[in-house]
Amino acid sequence: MKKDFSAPTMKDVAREAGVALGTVSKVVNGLPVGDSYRIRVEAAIRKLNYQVNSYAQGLKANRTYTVALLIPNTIDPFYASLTYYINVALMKKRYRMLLCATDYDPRQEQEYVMMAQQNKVDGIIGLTYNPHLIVDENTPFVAIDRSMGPKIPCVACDNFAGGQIAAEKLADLGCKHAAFLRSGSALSNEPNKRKAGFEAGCLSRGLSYEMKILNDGDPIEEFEHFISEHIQDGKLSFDGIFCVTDRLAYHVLHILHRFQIRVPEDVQLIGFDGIRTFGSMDYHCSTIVQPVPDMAEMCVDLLLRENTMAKPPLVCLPVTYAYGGTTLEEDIHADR
Amino acid sequence: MKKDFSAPTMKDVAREAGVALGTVSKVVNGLPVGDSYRIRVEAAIRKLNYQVNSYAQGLKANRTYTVALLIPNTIDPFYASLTYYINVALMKKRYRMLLCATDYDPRQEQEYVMMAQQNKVDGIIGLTYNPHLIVDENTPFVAIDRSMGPKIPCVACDNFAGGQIAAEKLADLGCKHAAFLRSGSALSNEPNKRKAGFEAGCLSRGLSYEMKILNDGDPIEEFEHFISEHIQDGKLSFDGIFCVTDRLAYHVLHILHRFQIRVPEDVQLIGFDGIRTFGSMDYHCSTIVQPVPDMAEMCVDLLLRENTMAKPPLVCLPVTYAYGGTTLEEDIHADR
DNA sequence: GTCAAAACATGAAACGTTACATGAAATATA
DNA sequence: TATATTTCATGTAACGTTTCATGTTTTGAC
Repeated sequence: MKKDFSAPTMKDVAREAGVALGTVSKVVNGLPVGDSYRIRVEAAIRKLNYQVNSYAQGLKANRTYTVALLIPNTIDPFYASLTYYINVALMKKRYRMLLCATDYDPRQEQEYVMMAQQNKVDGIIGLTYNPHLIVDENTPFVAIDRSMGPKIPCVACDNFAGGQIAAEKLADLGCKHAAFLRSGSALSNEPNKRKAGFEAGCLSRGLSYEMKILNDGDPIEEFEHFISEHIQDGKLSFDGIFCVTDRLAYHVLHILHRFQIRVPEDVQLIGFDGIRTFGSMDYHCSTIVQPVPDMAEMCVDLLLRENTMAKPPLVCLPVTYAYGGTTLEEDIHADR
Repeated sequence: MKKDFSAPTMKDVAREAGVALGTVSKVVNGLPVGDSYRIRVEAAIRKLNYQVNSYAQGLKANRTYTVALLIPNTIDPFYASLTYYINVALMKKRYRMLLCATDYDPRQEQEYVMMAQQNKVDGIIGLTYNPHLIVDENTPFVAIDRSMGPKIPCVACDNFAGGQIAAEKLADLGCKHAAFLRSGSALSNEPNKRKAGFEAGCLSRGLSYEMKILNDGDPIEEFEHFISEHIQDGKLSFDGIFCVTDRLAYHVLHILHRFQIRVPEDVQLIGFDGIRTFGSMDYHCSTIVQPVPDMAEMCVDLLLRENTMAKPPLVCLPVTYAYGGTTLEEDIHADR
């Protein structure tokens, strides 16, 4: 894949149109130029099929109009959705997006940050898991779901409120004793607030609960064990579950089915994130929905904001509860 | 987001080290330089925290080591997976990836191709839907799932074989009369081969079938209508379904449940793509699995291949059948 | 008809790199 | 020791833009 042909340059256009280099530059950039000149230059551009060379532009302007997105992968539906909406938000502002799938690898994360400093991108939006990530002072950076110090703005949903809403919802729907399930690998600190919120919600509604950490290695086995510990005569000792992610809820739901435990009749389940696998479809489970499009928009806004002083350290966006079939509720979707 | 500080340049390094500009360049690029010089230059680089400016490099070399991926979005799991694996394959070759979500918009698709010609990328990998897409002769392009003429290589899975396998599987599992469901918006031509393969498979196994096109606007309603037309005394007139995508199968499965039709007892269902929503989980349905990692690798290989002559017009990669609970089969997953 | 002022095209310099021709120093040959 | 040869740092010329000081032309005023 070698580019051995040489594209026409401004010089070629200038020669073709019989004008000076600077005049062509002005026409290309929409600056005022005499009409007779403009017409000739435009004709020459069309004739030669001229396109500006953006390296040269970048070299002069020290700007690429390119932003890097650091994200573990695009397969997880939550990351996939974020990626898409950030891409759209950047396009709207005429920025390009470099996708950097880090695979949760701190080494790769750091490598991409270095890349940004090599002027390959103007800024970075990052959902990273490297607690020691070093970000240069003059490289604009916006973090998602993870505070990285006072200098770096962080965009997150209101994780605390989400947990609280989940607890209150479960209580309001008749639950007496709930289980809070989370996975072990919560390296990011923001989602821990979900737990705090859930606890606060339980407290305010008088809902008792217990917490269980499911190891990422084999959450299935761990959850099976958890169930067998809490089952007696075919009845579970808890009647509500809050899973810290929809992903986990998805696992849990399968296992509950395997145990012939009915959802939501025997136990109600609420997840977190608001994943809908095939676009406009229903939610996998009742869930706390993160406002992904808003978060994306906010990340881009903050990153491109010129005034460094106007960058708040943490932007918290509101979450909503959505019914997804795993809670008792007026089944508003069934009659569609 | 302005970059107002000025990073150190090779000139600065040269001055600091007391050597010539060219010497610094050589050190940076790992070319042979006398040891005493190398040491001094390396020290200066560290001291000034020098990073090469890649615009300048790009301007000289006319290469960005960046590839654009044109894809409708990253939310659809199939696209999401393709995006991820292409990203990984490009990284392995030390290329960067510009993500361009086109939203099925031919105008945007064309715009991105233009961008590539502006030297912003070295080549394009595209899963596009614009039948009139104009691609410049000297812009390397690899198409996915869509033949775009003899000059442009296309990477696809063996759609024909996939359809055939699906038909044969249904027949082998006892189906007598099948339904072939596809969505209306199959603008790409490659997936049409799935139908041809299915027909061939039906023929060879003596399986009768009928075809139904479900409009993308409201596939649910259309399928409901289809079912009511084919149901008598609570019994369907067909006992096997082949859906042209897992996405469609996902819809269909929900509707079948709503109609209280048991899967796979009453009707068996096979999809296409091999989607697994949460990473390593089970398939949504029994399905024909596209070898996405291989396809990604192949796209990158073809794109970066220097020898234009060695680019075949169509690379067809093998598919496999995977059990996903919607067909009658030794239930190998249940005892896990 | 002359002069001042405004309007606007011009072309050189600079951005940071790489490549190449140059020349100086070190080594080998006679 | 003098010359031929190699080695290798040097510095300049591109790469294709943008910007800005310069110079030319046109317009308007007296």
